[in-house]
Amino acid sequence: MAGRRAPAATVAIDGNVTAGAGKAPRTERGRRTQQAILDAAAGEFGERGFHEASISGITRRAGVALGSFYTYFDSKDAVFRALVNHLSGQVRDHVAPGIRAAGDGIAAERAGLAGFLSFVREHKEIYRIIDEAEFVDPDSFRRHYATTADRIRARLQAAADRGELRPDVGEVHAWAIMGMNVFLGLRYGVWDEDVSGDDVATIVADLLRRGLGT
Amino acid sequence: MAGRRAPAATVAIDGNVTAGAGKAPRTERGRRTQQAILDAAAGEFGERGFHEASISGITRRAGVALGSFYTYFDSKDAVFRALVNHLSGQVRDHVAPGIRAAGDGIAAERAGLAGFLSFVREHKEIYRIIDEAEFVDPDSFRRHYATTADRIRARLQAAADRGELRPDVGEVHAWAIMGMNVFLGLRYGVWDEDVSGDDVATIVADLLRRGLGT
Amino acid sequence: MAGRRAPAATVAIDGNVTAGAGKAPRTERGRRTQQAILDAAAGEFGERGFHEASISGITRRAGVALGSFYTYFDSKDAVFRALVNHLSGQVRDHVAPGIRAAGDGIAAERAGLAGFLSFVREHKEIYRIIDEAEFVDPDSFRRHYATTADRIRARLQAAADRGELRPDVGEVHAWAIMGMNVFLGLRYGVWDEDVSGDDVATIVADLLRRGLGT
Amino acid sequence: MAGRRAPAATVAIDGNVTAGAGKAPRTERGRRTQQAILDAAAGEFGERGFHEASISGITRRAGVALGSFYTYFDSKDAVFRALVNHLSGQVRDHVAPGIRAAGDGIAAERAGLAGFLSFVREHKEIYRIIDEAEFVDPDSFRRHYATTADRIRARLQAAADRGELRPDVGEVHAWAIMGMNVFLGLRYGVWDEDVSGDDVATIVADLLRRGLGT
DNA sequence: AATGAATGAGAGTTCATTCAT
DNA sequence: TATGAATGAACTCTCATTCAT
Repeated sequence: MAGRRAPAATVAIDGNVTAGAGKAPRTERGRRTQQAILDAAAGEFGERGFHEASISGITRRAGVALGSFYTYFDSKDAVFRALVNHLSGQVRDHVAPGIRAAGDGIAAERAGLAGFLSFVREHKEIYRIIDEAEFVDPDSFRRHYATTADRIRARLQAAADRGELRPDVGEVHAWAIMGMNVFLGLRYGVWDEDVSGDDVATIVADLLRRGLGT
Repeated sequence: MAGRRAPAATVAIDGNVTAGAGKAPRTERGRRTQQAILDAAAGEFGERGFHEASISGITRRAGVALGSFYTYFDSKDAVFRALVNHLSGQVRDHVAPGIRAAGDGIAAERAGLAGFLSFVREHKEIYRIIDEAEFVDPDSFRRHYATTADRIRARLQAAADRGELRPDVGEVHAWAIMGMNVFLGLRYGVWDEDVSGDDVATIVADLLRRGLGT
Repeated sequence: MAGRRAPAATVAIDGNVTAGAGKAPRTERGRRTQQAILDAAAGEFGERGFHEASISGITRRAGVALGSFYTYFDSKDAVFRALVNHLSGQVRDHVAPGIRAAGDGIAAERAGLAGFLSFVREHKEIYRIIDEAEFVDPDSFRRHYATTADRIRARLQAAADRGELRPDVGEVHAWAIMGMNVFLGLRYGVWDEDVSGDDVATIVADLLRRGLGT
Repeated sequence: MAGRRAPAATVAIDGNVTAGAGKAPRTERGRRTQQAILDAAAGEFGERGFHEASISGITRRAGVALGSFYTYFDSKDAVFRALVNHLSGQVRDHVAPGIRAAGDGIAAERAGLAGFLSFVREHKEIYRIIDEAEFVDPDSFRRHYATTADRIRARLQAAADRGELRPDVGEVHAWAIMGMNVFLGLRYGVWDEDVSGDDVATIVADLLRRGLGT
């Protein structure tokens, strides 16, 4: 994790990323080109937004010819979709370890928010891309948040089962927590960093402990 | 639910709406035309999104000629901006009475959420328009949420001063509450109505009362 | 003629001006409105050029409503034509007295150039309007220069008949002289005034006296 | 006269033409397309004038798709500018050899006018294009005539130094000669050919020899 | 006569996508 | 696989002109 500072997310070359969206390259050289395009797309979409972004902008950043784009992706929408799906997983991957390491149910949510804030601060573009998916690729957008909410719900449930939280925790609580996180990420991660992520997380954890604790 | 079904938001004919955004019509007939265009724009943007929307689509809906659009608005961006600013106020106007009528601090937030949910269910297009402003007119978007958060913060503060809430309530709490509301609005207002707005509000109010009460 | 300083030419209300081009007003009030529009058109065309100029720009300058334009002129081309024809006469009117007062044939041409230069310096817009007629209203343009050349030719002829000039002066000489005048007007009248009109006229008169004298 | 009749000027394929104005093509095929567009533009502008000309008219003439225009030029203004600058040089290139081959100072000016007249008769469109630049691209227009005048002035100067002309020849004479040439070109080149170019040149050379000779 | 709203044809320009090399 | 030229639908915006009041 040291040395982090990629101007845009580096999208790992794993089967998941482009599965169903990108066209599978057949050679090693092809894999590198596809990767370059994907990275360039993350930068372009993050900086300019979906509609301002252009395929030629992407290929220029990637250092490949315009036509090469269509060797690896079917359309502008397709790269965007591939990107959103991957970044969506990336956010979770970044946040998961902290959550797992946490002590109890509230500590887990605290870690989740703290991890999210730190991630957002590092990758403001990613935040924007996922948000814009609401208008470009609503399915991915919905899936991303539905999945995230469900994970939260499952954690709350488990904590309740362990007796750490009130037994009536449910889906509404999960969406409420996710909404809090997202807007706090926007306010204290993307827009301004005038309050430390830790302080924000502490305040919220306190609210949740009283509100949901047994 | 009965009898409701306005295809698009009706944008009130008050001086504030287009002040600074549209070009002031000089006759009564002009005012009606401008109004028709504004209403049509709300429908078009709401259904198709900013980029899919077209000026010709707007004027077709409004039943006026293409050129008439430019008699009253400078550009596609300009109508959108005018719309966002107005709708932003409209949301608040819809929600305010319930909040004012509420008993204590928590009851006010409960009313806020309940009002927001009912508004969102009636005007799904408006929700989408304001959200898309993040990408089309970031200033309006930011202003909308900053203003909303600040109102919540002020209410919490006042309630704390009255001894109804813990004295340390602040901006972070306000953004957290707003985020909850927005995502609950998306999940239980726009996407699905499988839980009643009242039930959602009750659950959240309970969380807040324990979490922030004295 | 005293108090000259109109930002644009004042187009006199005489029958000639709008004959065939403008619609005859029936009332005194109408005549004033038509006049205002004509003056405004001179300013607008002079400053912005025919294609950049707009009817609404003209009526705005004239302080009348857009529709009123068509009460007095049939089209954008029509005002332009009316203007060119009038200005064309105006140039000649300005220059004629000096020419008449001159002693011999060369002196007359000297006076013609000097008068033209002083007129051009006062009315740079007019120069531009007449020039642009080449592309907007070629007939007027051609007629203007054909008429001007013919007057020069007639004067040269008369001077030759009086024995002041070589007997073979003709149309080619007339066009040559007119071309000199026009370009000297552009260079030393419109673009720059680094040489006095009198000096320019002296140099040219000297050239002509040697070149065409007996 | 035999075999001539190019419908539009052929704009030579040299690096200078589009340098700085058009976008450099990267392949041979691209170069041919750009050339076709440039030639077509000369025809379209020449026949219809800048404002009546349309990009689609240009691409139709060139036999390429509308979008291809923008592969090689940034805008309608940009082609026009490229064209004017090139044609400006072309006029000079056409006239220069005759001037160089001439005997003395007057003979050079005679050759200049004769060459100009023959050029104008062959390329009436070019004449119009350069003239219209006064309103579309004033800088190029001014540069064209300033350069031309300065060349004349330099030639006069040199001839005076050689003792062929009066020692006081200068800039005013140069502009006068250029103006004569331009208007004689218009009258006896573009509009009518009722007097041979040679006769016109002879008359003018005679005028100049007497007027400026020692 | 005067006003200003309404009209709509038409233009320039963009850019995702296809295709020939 | 890579290249970049070619395509053309689609869109926003302008403005001369007409029309209702």
